[in-house]
Amino acid sequence: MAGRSHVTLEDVARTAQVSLATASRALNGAASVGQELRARVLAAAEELAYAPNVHARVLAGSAQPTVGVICHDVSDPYFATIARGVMRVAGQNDLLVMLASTFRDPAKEIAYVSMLRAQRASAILLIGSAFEDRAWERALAAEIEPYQRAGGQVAVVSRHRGLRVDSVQPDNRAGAAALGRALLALGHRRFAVLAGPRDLTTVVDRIDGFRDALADAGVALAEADVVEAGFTRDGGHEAMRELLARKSGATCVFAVTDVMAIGAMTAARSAGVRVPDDMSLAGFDDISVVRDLTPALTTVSLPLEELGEHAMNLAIRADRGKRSRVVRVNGEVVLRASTAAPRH
Amino acid sequence: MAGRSHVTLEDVARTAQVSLATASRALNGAASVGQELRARVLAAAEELAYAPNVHARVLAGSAQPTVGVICHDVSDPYFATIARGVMRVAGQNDLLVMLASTFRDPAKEIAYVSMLRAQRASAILLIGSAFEDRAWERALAAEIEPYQRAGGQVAVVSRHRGLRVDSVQPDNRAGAAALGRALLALGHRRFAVLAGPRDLTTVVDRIDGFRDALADAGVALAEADVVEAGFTRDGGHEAMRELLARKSGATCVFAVTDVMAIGAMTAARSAGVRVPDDMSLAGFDDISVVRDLTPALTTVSLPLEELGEHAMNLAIRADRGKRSRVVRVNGEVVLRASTAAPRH
DNA sequence: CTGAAAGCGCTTACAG
DNA sequence: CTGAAAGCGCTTACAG
Repeated sequence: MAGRSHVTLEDVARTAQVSLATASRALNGAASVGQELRARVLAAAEELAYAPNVHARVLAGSAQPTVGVICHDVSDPYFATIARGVMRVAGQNDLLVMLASTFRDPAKEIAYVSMLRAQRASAILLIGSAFEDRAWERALAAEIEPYQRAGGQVAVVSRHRGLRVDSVQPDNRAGAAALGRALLALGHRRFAVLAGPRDLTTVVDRIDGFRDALADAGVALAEADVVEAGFTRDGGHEAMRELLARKSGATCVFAVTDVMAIGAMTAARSAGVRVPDDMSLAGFDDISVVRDLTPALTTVSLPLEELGEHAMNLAIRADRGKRSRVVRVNGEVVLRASTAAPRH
Repeated sequence: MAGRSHVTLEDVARTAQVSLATASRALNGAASVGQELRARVLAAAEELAYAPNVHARVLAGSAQPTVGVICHDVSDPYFATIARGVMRVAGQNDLLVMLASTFRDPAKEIAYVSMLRAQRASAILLIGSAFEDRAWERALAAEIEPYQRAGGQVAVVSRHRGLRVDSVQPDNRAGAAALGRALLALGHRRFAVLAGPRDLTTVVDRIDGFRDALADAGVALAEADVVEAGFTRDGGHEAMRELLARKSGATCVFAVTDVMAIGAMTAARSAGVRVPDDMSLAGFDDISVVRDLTPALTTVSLPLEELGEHAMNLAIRADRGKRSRVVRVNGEVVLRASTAAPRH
């Protein structure tokens, strides 16, 4: 911070007429300081509006009360909700959270980890799907491993191959498969998928789980029925337009995230396609706003805030054991008005 | 951070066979270091996976590259979108953002400012409406003022009375008034307002602006037609249920935020009240998802990301002048399908 | 261009 | 219970 000087512990000590050591102890609540002196120190600190310098504190050996959280985009409801869970637990433990958005730039993710290492953050949380890219994985590991070696805690939400870290893993495959079975049970036989980029593990897992469930029922999902677009609301909108242009004949569409499904639903409406009358639509995640859509969205419900809480708890309750811990979280299919039996 | 020791500059210097000073200069890109030595230092740092200790750096006089952002709740789309703007500008300037959620606890807001002071954050951004509470205002000022005196930058989004800080001010009053006029022009004469807690300045300003516009047209807004509830989606839901139970006779409802309007719309639907056929509904903010509602929501559009960008820019481009700067941002009424002329 | 040394603001053995 | 002093890991005048 540029600018004029701060009030220091020395100022407080001088004002209270005690030594630096005593001032430090009084402020940190050491039991060994006498009533009289403690009162003087507290009064002086108050009077001078003293704010201890965390940098000096950490450098002198105190624990650093900050944790870093890296996600793709804070404004995405999926991340925002997970972040909410993270911050609640952090707040309960008097931890300050540094939140970074990578905007899906792999290089930025690495740069942030590096900055958090430099900060000596006590823990780093990586929220969101990894990139399927060997070089990137190695570069990330090159930051993470020295950090862990120096005692840093790392936890991730969603899979991160090639990293020995504690993780919270939503079972994307099983959730998507369960959704597939539920949609089959409704009577659908012609499906399409609106997907995000295939270099995200989450995308791949959800497509695979869905495809497998269909295959088990003897229903094929052709490559032509998978439309790839951005992992955003606008991506979903675009993908749905593309799908409709292809005249795929699908009676039921699975968007791999709710956020994409929201865009898809609006695109369908704009094109005069009624959901679910003309076409059923389902998403994944159960972000809170999907209850308020018309029709309300069928989806696979993930306990998003809990995901964040679990991750933060893994990081806080460090386990010095050898193996990395995994918290598996299951999704639950929630059928709402956006899906119905196909018309004949 | 607990645990084993970190690689330090001294390790790098020893490995590169240079002095501490030279290692430091080489790593910080000082032009004065010779090619040969610079290369050795860089190689050593790379080999040892050296991450400089920010705390030591800041203590020794470097600028601290972190800014603190305090908002009510990251998972609220209004804040999340503003935060997105903040983080974009921060990212462009190689600043790390520490984001805190107060969950609307005034005491927590003060505690966070205090922690950010201790961190020597180069700037603090306060996003969101202030609390109308004298004691709280004083306590906040008691943290903010010493921070500024020591050179810290502060910027706020939305009004913060009693603080001499740079600010970005959405014109809530004028926006609500413009909305009121637009709804009057549609032919409505009986209005109701779904409001958040009155101790938030944003709530008061929006109600007042709306009420004034109606008054100018000779239309009264009775206190009984203002329903107060939580400043959330569920608050909006509850407020609408309450309003319908009161059988107010309003043909048009203004929810003071889009988030509340979303809950209100679902409540109306559940009660069999059709929007806009039976009742028009409007919000405020223009968070992105309101385009995807059915019907799409009429609202006052605020350039949310820009709000965040402006705030961050104010904080970065410090102006050592006497007066605090104000960036005023106007809202624009956007009429969508959720409002229509009243039926007779 | 390079290095030895002081200093940033704390905490914490070590004495007393 | 209290204090003098070392040390945390850097940066930056100050010499050379």
